[in-house]
Amino acid sequence: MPISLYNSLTRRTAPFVPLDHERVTLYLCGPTVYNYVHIGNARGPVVFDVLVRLLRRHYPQVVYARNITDVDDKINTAAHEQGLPIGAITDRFAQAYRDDMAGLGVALPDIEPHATAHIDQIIAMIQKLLDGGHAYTADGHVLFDVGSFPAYGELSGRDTEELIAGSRIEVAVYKRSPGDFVLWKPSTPDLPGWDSPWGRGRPGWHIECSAMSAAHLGETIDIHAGGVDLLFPHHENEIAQSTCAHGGKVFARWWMHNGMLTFDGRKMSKSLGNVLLVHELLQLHSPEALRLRLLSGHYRQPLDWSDAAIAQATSTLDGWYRVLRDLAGVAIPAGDLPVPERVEAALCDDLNTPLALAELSVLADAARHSGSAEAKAALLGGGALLGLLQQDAEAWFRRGEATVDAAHVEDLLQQRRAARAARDFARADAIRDELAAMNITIEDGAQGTRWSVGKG
RNA sequence: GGCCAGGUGGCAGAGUGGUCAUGCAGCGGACUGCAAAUCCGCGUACGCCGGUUCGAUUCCGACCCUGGCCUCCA
Repeated sequence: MPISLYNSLTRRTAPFVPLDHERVTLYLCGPTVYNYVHIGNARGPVVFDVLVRLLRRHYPQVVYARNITDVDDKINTAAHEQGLPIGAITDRFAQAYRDDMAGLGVALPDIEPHATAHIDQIIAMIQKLLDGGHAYTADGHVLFDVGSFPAYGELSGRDTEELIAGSRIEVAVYKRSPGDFVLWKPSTPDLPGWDSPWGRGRPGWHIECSAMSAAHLGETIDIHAGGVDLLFPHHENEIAQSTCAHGGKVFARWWMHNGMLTFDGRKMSKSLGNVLLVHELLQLHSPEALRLRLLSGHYRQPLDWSDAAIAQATSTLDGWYRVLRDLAGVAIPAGDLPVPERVEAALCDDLNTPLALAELSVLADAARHSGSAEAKAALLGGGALLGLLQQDAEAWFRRGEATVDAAHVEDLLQQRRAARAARDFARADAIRDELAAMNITIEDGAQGTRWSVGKG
């Protein structure tokens, strides 16, 4: 089944064909590690995690890189404010990021390059740009000369003239043109810096991704992904740098951009202050429900975040896990799970995760009705492609059990059983109310009474 | 102001030129001691105004509204 993907560069959806069928390359702009990430920051990693799962089914090797930006002025500020060494800040939040992503079921990328480990490559790339006449030095800085790259603006649909004419950027005096951006900037002794042909300094943000991408994935990569807010100027600048440094070679053949997460109707962003941190949400909600919510809209559309939406995702998972719990005793064939065609077809159509989730509901119905091993395997297989339904069903309903005294629950259930046998329903209902007060939900079924933590 | 997305039933959210999205919630019924779960059934959704068409939510145009980018940002 061919994969079709929307390409931001051409602004249309087209069949995805990698440069090398044996080795598909994908790069996602990762975090700048100076703070915890918010749930909006997690949308791209989750969405492209699904893309990687899909690609791995179609190609023998997928090389997926997601960088860590560990040199940046925001990091310097955070370190200064907290009185900590730079490395303490970056190590701490890089690890927090990995933990957060793991919590959301995001597989580790194949490569997690750190900017500070690629200073040599960055310097070499800047030197190439200088040699090629695409950059210039001014006032201790090295700047990219936007005028030297006629295709500048192609990705974001801006032309250079307009950019300059309508610019609201406060233009540094040393820039030849307002659109020029920093490749290298000088560092004072108190700031992190590396020796370079232009003196001790540090790289600009944009050049890091270009250098790391080339170092690990090659000069031309198949897919470059990120949030749509990075489209300009970050990705535009990456194209300019990489293309000019590599003799005009195409940098990324496909550009994919996820839409923004909104909260209270506005983009969730640190600068607006309306953020919900992933590591806090993971404490409050089922991680899987958070992931489901992030996948419940098409990745290119905006997605609104709310407690109601999380509750809805949780209810949906309750229903699916209920089916799996009822089929706990049904053994499925060993080996790889089958991937239902309709789920895969939805994802192959520009990663239509909402449609794939609708198919999952159909599969859940089918499994509930047939109770067959095949139907159960299909539900699990479809879930696996989306990174869902991979935990034990009983565990889903007993999540948070650590806060519950299971023995006490069983004891109460035993008492209720006796009361019901004696047709003392008032007593039985009183026990049920008592359990409900403990956040325990019970269900009387053919095979006895089940209990769950929460609303399950 | 420029560029780019989008406005679908109570909510979430796909999709399509002409009988179905799907889920969550709700309502009615069955079942159950009662619940829950499950099963059956229900709600005449496509921003507004024109146009094209036998027929438009779907195509075209205008308009209104919302969001994103243009500055750090996933």
